[in-house]
Amino acid sequence: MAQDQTKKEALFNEVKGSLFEYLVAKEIARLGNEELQFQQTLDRNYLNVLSQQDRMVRQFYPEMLPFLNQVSKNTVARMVEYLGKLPKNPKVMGKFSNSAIHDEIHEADLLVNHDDVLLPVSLKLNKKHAYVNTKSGGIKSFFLQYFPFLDSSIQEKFNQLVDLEFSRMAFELHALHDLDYSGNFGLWVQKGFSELPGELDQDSRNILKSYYARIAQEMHTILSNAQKQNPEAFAASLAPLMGFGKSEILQVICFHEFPSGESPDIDLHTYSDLKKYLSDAKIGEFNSIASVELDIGPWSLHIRVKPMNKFTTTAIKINCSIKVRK
DNA sequence: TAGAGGACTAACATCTGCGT
DNA sequence: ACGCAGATGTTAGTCCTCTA
Repeated sequence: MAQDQTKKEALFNEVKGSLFEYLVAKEIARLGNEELQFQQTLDRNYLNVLSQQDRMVRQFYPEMLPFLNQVSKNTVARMVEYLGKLPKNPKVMGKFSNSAIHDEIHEADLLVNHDDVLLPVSLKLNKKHAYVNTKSGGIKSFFLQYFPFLDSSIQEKFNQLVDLEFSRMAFELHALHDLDYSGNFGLWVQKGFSELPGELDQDSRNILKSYYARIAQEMHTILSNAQKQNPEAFAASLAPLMGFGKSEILQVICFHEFPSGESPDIDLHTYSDLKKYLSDAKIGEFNSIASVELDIGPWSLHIRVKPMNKFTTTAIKINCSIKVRK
């Protein structure tokens, strides 16, 4: 029973975002009497994926469909209210859509015509009260990618630290369980220990967490120095971390409470809402956890060190998520 | 095919306001 | 004052995709 629920949730997570995007686009088209054109913009492969997802949901989680339909309608209504009129010619930017446009506006899920200009829309369907995930980048290229004004040696040294701390963590874990550390987790796995962070015993977990924290600490130092040395460039670098890789993006977040019947809260943000706060972003004090928090006006940005999945490789990522205080 | 990168959110702790 | 429930905040998790 409990397992059943877990599976359902996994399914929910997997398909809801994708179906949501499609349904929002379709609703815009429907209201504008351009459903036929809309259907023609859809890629064949994309349609296949969609219909598979749709079938899966109907079979295993039928109560999800009315929910998705409802929040899609709510979201479109809110967008129309915000924009002052119905946007035209919606296009979903699913994985299989036209890649030429795709490159230009990779962050957007939806492209619409508004006042005769193309408006990229980033759509999120998010649980109420939860942080909104914006970016999730690999640790070995994080500074290069998002803080390009920094010297590349900063990334290099950081990567060395990551590798070093990984070895230390691995060594400590093996020592704790009286295992010889041969340089990899082969023996660990052989002895039946888990490679998933969530399945570790308390002591092992603490070793793992302090490893993340040590990396987060270095990240904190790098970010603080970056802000001190080049405040303007630092401020400019924050926007992409918060989902505004392009300034034209309209960010639409639908906060839901599924499966409770509560109506969703829909937030809309633009780069210009954010811009005025960027220059006085405050980096929170390091707290010996795996994340660093930044206050940017009413926004809170969490930059967090986390494993990809298994912790037994050096593959770590940096996850960014935001929340707006109201 | 393994590792690097990416997109999602849940679970638990801690506060807070209310009825007694 | 006190204990509870719901709200809010903090920390932690999984699965997917692309590519060398």
